[in-house]
Amino acid sequence: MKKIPVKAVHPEQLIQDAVQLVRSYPKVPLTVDCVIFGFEENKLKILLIKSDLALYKGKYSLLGDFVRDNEELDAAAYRILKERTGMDNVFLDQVKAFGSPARHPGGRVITIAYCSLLNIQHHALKIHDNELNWVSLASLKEMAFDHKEIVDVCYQWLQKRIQEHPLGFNLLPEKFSLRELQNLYEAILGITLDRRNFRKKFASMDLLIDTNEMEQDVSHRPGKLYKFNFEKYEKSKRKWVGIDF
Amino acid sequence: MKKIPVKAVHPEQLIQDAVQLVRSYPKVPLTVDCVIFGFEENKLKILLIKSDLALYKGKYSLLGDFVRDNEELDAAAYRILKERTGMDNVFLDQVKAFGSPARHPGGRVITIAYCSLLNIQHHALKIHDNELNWVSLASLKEMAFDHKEIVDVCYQWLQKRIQEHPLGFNLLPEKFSLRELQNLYEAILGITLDRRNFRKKFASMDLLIDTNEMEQDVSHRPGKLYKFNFEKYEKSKRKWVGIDF
DNA sequence: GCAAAAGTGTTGTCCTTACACCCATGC
DNA sequence: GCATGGGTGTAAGGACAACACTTTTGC
Repeated sequence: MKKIPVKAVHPEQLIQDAVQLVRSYPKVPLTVDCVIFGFEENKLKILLIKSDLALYKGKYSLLGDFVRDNEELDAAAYRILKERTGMDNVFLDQVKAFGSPARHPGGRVITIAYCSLLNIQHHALKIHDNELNWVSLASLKEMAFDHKEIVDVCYQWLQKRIQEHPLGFNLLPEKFSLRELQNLYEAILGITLDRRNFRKKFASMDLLIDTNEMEQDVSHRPGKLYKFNFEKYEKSKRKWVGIDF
Repeated sequence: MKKIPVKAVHPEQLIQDAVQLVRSYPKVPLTVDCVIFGFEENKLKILLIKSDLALYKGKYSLLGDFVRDNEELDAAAYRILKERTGMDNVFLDQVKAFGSPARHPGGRVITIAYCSLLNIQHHALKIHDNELNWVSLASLKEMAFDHKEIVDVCYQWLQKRIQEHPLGFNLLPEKFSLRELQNLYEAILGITLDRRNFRKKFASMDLLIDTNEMEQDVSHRPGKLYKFNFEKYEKSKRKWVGIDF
């Protein structure tokens, strides 16, 4: 390794006052927006409100809020989930930051998009301010701000992630049939899957617990109900699996 | 679908003045930090400077800067790359936002981490302020701020991405031997690969162009030199490839 | 008994892995 | 001629994809 003459950092050039340095930076408003996925009627849905900005009257908007002073980003996202759905202990993951200068009509606002997956049945919505409701992803066209773009990015993120990790179980009831599970995968990936191969796949993973219960109130032969074995699934990262460009 | 009584958004409640709304949000300083990967001497390296904060004297720091007013996040990252390396048209991807309240000693600063891959040979570093230099990832222990955590996240991101997309070519010279390519993958993934299978794999992908040139100045049988066929690689997203938990 | 979905195995193909020998060049 | 890495093929095993019939339940 050849030595290159460098301009070193001399002690007298060091910045002593970090607070003053940070004070000199431009500041921007920072928000968190949650893309909350649910699954109902064999459709992937998102929890949305109607925008309360006159400019976006009638348009759907993500659940978001500004990040408070001294609040972790993740904590802000969990707070929004808790405030809106009453749930904690839900799946949550940061997806991407959006910061186009013109993405908000009120001036520049940076937002960090979070994805959350939750089971619609597990709780009735307690609050219905701003027409909070589950909206089918397929029917979702226009949205306020750049929220449609954020939803698209999160949906692609979900499609990818669900093939690598068993996220889907967060969207289902504790006990579910294999048909429900397959419907979920088909809805998220937008494809149809072979039933036998699908069942074989999950059987071979050995991550489903047979509850010895059956579906109730179905107008056909009832299927077995399973639980996901969260304990057994202690993440095993994949190694060299080839390059699937 | 059952109808639920909702608190609707009434026209008189709509917010007319978006600017005023945004003005009421708390504001935070926003920076971009670039994790710039390079490959040299069969080692994965990162382009770093020495921190100029007295608190972190002698410690390595990522290349970062605050995001300017009306500057896109991506643009800020490209600007930093350009200022520090003189290069544009390099690979760049947003990885994650870091926003712990205490991550910066001067007060809360949000940073968006970007990953960049570039070929060390393609340019000599023009500027050596703050001892700008390539540092081997393996030897990197302590860093200023939470930059080690950021590096770790970006490295994991790289390991994953390089198995799904042909990113590695950004780290190599335009013309390279298969051995160099394999060394790169082995260095990034931290594993050894079977030479025959590795070559078969890339041969079957049919994305390498034989330049009909050979290595020069090697003390053994010279290998063929290839170029990556960027044109042919118009991304083909993978479909249902099973669930590899 | 009919509709609707549950449940179940086999086969062919492809991909991945493991593995060993000769070749070209510099010294 | 020796050291170093270049270059090549094959066989076995595992994963995936395609495919049809019988069973159970509600009505």
